[in-house]
Amino acid sequence: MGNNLDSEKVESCCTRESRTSAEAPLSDADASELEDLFKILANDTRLKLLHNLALAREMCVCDLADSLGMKPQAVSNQLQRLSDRGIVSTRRVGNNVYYRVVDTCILDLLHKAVCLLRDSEDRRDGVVSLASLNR
Amino acid sequence: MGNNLDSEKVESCCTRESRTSAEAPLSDADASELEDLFKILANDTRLKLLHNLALAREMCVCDLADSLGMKPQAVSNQLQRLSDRGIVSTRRVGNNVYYRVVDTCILDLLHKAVCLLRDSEDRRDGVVSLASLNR
DNA sequence: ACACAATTACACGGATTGGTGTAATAATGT
DNA sequence: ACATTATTACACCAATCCGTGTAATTGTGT
Repeated sequence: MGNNLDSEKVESCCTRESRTSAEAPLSDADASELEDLFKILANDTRLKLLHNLALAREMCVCDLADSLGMKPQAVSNQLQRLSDRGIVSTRRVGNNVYYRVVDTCILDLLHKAVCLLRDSEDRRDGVVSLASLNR
Repeated sequence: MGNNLDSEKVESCCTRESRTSAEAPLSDADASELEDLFKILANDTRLKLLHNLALAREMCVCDLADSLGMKPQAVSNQLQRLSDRGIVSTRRVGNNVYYRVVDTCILDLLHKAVCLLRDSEDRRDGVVSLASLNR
């Protein structure tokens, strides 16, 4: 298979979202899947790992551990969970195992979340937004 | 701006995101805040509550509890957590306390997440598993 | 004042989580 | 074969989470 690591296109997610799911029922199954999705992101270690992997293309466990100031076991634990969900994948080079993000849509969601945080920070700081004039 | 029948405008979030945060450092503080954000969404009860509140403008605790098939205490617990984060707000009418979503950006994020789930479902359905060839 | 309904406050118990420490596994070099 | 490094597997423990049950609080009606 063509393994060209040079095509870094991340904008292929939710392109046709439109308004379809605006009134989706959100069944129990969907709610459960959503819960799992958010759960995997609800940990600062995993968030940092994803972020580092998003910037550097590939990183091995020891480098990630060093970058986060954590022990390799702890990092490996979280990487394992990310791997189980299919978010990252591994490639072995000698003693080192290099991880990289394969589900780039996750990064898209993460990016959106960071954006929301900044928005709410702005709101707290008193930045006059258009919405505030609505009342 | 399109056709808004009920003046439901939710698209005021992350409008100017651009590429600024594409290489943001993601400090420990940011990671921690992100973790909290995802944590509040990492629960199916809260997800259902948010979804119901997104569809119906306002709902009281008992109706929400009835809708989810849960006891009012459990629902109230989760509503409280959503309220603490400023995601929902309350309005008292007699004995009833009506909740509604005020942080509509959260709904935006939720919508995005649903979208990603559908994408990955599509991917699973459409791609012949490589692992099956492994034996 | 009293009874009643809706909501909330609070402590409890079972379940999950995440880092740690130890040990096992895999790959390299001598 | 042996030592060394990198990664993983596993049991342990403290912390958190969430629904439950009980009790307290708030508002309504008589």
